[in-house]
Amino acid sequence: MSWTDERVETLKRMWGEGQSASQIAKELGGVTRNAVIGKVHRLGLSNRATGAGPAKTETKPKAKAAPKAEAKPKAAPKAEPVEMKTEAAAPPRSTLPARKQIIPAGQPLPPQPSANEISPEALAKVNEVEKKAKKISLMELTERTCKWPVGDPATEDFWFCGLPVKQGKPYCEAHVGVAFQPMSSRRDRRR
DNA sequence: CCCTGATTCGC
DNA sequence: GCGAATCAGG
Repeated sequence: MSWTDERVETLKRMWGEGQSASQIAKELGGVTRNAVIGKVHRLGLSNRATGAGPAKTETKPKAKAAPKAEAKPKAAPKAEPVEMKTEAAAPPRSTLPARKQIIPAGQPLPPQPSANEISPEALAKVNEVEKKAKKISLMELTERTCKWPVGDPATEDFWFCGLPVKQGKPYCEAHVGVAFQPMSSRRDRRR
């Protein structure tokens, strides 16, 4: 894969949106997060929004790799922008459209299966697991966290399982059990 | 262990 | 210019 204008554009957009290099890499496909980071640097668009935001990249001194570095010319300080603190109170949560926020989810989230189609064993297992679920938020989902949704998305009582997924699957073992039922099994149980 | 970005350096 | 390897850190 090469960096076509289109791909670079996507890279810029996503990086600007605060997406991680790995997420961008997955979106683009054919490249690793290293490639993305390398490109980001070559494009000279490293530090993202300095203002508020989740980024909060701490200043890395990089003691190891910094042979040349700067001398001691304190004459040219970096006149900090003195980020305006005019916005004392946090703006209403609804300020940002929170657009599509393309997030992890490799596969589309399946609808909650009807209770009557799930084997009693699997159901019991799930109820048990949900007690110790990590209860993570949408933003915290990764390819290795169970993406099983729990609760009502319209309320505060909503979260994703978050437990370690079962190899190659989008859910933890317990949820894989209720998500992927053999056809024969489903038919036999149907009313 | 999972993840993040940063840097180096051979290609 | 590219990106794997490596580093540093959460």
